[in-house]
Amino acid sequence: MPELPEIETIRRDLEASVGGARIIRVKAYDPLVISPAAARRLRKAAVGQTIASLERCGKVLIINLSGGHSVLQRFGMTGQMYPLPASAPLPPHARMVWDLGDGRRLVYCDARRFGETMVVKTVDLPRVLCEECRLGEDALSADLSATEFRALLADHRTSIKKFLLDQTHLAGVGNIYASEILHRARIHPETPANSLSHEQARRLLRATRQVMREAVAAQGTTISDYRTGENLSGGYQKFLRVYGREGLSCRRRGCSGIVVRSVHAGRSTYYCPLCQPPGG
DNA sequence: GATAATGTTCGATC
DNA sequence: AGATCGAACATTAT
Repeated sequence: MPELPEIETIRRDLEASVGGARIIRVKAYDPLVISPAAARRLRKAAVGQTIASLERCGKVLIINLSGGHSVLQRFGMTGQMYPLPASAPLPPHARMVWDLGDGRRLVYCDARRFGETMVVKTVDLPRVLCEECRLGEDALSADLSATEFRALLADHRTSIKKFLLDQTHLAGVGNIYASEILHRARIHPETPANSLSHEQARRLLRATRQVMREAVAAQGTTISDYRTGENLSGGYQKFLRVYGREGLSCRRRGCSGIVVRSVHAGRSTYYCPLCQPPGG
């Protein structure tokens, strides 16, 4: 569920709510999400320390602890993370709980368990993100010119939709926003990445930044599972132009197209055949 | 019961 | 050798 705007929303919420809090106990309930070895390392690294700062790279949340370690949290499809009063019952699918020193606890919930918790030394972060997580530049903060972006595209003959989903090129775009970005840029999802013109690359880069920024401002998209760091629904689902809108009319002003859904690599893609003609 | 779901990885195949 | 594709992972909701 969570893509860059969702993780950024969680990051901001948690920074405000649990930034500076002390961790007094760590419980790990699921070896799929956090391996026994990682759980041991987490206890050693976290208990007695405080939450010093929160960062994000692509869809990975980075929790920096006092004492020199960082926790990397991937959210998979159904991950959620938010604080609760220690007196509240644990929500369903709680996979990890950090008891804080102030009568609250930070919980990570994940129904499908595609998420993963990793613990690394903070000094190793750049290497881990680049080499182990294989993340490209962050889609929101990447300092990238249209020319540089086109050079990136030129190396790949795969479709532009799959290129956008590949986190090694640009990190943070997932299946919802890939459709939204391509619609905004008026590019057909099957267009080979290396066939995009300079003008198309410019529109695509611009659309990527615009959609990421607007979705963060709306606190992400809640279709089913995603919750903010305050356990609330996001708001961007109200502004989606194509995703989930098969058979409905295109939301571009003056366009009379009907949104189409197609499936590639097992993922749904939504687009408007009028605004996004093949080869267009 | 069948299908699809916001993600990543791994093996097979080009 | 490197790129690319589809299946698999686990669970819930429609």
